[in-house]
Amino acid sequence: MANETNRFQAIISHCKEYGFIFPSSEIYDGLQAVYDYGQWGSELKKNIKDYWWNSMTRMYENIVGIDAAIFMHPTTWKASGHVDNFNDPMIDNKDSKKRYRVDHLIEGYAEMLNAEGRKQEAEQILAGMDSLLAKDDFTGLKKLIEENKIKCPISGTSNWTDIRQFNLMFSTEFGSTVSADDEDNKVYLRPETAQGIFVNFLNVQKSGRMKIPFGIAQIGKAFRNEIVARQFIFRMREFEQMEMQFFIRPGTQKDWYEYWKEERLKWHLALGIPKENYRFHDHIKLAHYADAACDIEFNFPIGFKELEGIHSRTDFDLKNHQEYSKKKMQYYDAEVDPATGKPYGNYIPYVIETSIGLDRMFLAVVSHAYTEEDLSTPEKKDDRVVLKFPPKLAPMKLAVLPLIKKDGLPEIARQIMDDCKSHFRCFYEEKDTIGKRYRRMDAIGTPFCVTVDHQTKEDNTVTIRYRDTMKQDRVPVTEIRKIVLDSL
RNA sequence: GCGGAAGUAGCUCAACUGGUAGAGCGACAGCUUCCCAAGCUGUAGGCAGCGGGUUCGACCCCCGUCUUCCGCUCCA
Repeated sequence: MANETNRFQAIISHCKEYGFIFPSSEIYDGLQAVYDYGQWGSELKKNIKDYWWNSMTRMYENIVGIDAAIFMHPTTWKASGHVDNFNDPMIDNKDSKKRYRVDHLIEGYAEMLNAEGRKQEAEQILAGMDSLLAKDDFTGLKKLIEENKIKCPISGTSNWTDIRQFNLMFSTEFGSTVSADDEDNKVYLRPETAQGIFVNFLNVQKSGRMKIPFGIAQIGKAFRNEIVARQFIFRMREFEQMEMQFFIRPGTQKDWYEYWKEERLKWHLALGIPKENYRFHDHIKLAHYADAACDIEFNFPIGFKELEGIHSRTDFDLKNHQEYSKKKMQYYDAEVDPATGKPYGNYIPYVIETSIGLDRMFLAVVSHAYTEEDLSTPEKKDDRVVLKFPPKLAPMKLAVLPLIKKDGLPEIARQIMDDCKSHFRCFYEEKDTIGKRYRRMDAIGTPFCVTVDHQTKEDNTVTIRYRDTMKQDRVPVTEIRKIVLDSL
């Protein structure tokens, strides 16, 4: 475990040192759990996005993408359950240092009263709690706790802190409002991208003439005010999700759930990362919207952790949006049901969601790629750090290096650059010894380096050096572009 | 949120346990180099996380604050 921790630290350092990830606003000491992607990090991230987007919207003919706004009508979050379900007031006992959800604490006390046969008192307290909770009256709630002398089960004291609320959602004011307290002007930064898909369900279905089953994909930022946000980019307050909501006929959710579990695992394995780094984890305790849920966990340096979630969300979201918006979120299914001989007719579709954290995927790719190699020989100590990215994800595809910077070698290298740079990301470098340049390319994960030498002037060939094996081949200049493109 | 530790050049670390900071690597410029970091020369980078206090004087003492790491808690 100590080694794994060191490895994680090394990866974090490497990410910063080589321009992948910087702490946000670092010159002002950073901002907790917020990070910026640097010059190579943003390339890698974009490549991951493209890989996901293309496989979703191209490989599946019945999936289309959208790009919904981060701001959404406040009612969205009432309908989705986020306002009520992620608003738990908390209280700490100063002696035991234990934290409780206020409702749990009071309910526990009421249960105790019930057990003692003091039913009426219990009911009275619970009723009081409910009305205070509804009003967000924290002082009132604390008073309730104090008046009933509710004690901490651990310390046995009533030495409580003030009640605090940890709202999952960030809010801000909308329009030219003066008062931040004005509920009418309050909008949230979305805590998940899914709702942007649900509220557009009808728009996409109708304008795209989509027939069930079909999916809507989206990549976008989401925001959560995590209480504890640590572990580098694994848990950030601002993060990016790649989500696909798949709309299906009610009753078929089990089959589609299994289908998407498999499809999503295949997607991961197609990157060439070995299977043993992935595992499924089924949820026992389900979220308020799901009837089945699992995670694809990845073996991060901090252990197996959630990378992607696959949830059977039932018709929870669409049904609620129908109720709150008074718009029919229904689909007319003209297909004939063999059981009845009649069309399936109108229904609110069920939904299977696949939701992967882009930043977590980034971390998975980097932590798997990160390799420290000992290259020592009896004569000389040597080692290198290399990022063994799948070529299609590598931020830089090709480095073009004149062996020395004279005798016309740079000019030839420049021609190779011109031939390739419009096809994929290339890097030109003539400074320092060739070995140093190779190692610098290893550090950012460039899969190919070609070196122009004097022989190039005679037979128009270069050496191509492969990142993972460090082996070299002699290839014609005219082949370079094809070799790189074939690997992508 | 609680407890513990840390915060010196881009990175890794030093400097009589108070008298205003050095090295290696890296970077940059040039030279040299015909294939895997550490050849030569030169240059640029730090008011020591930030703020305050004690002191004639603090990087080194005290307080606060921020950030990071470890553990716990919480959340899913």
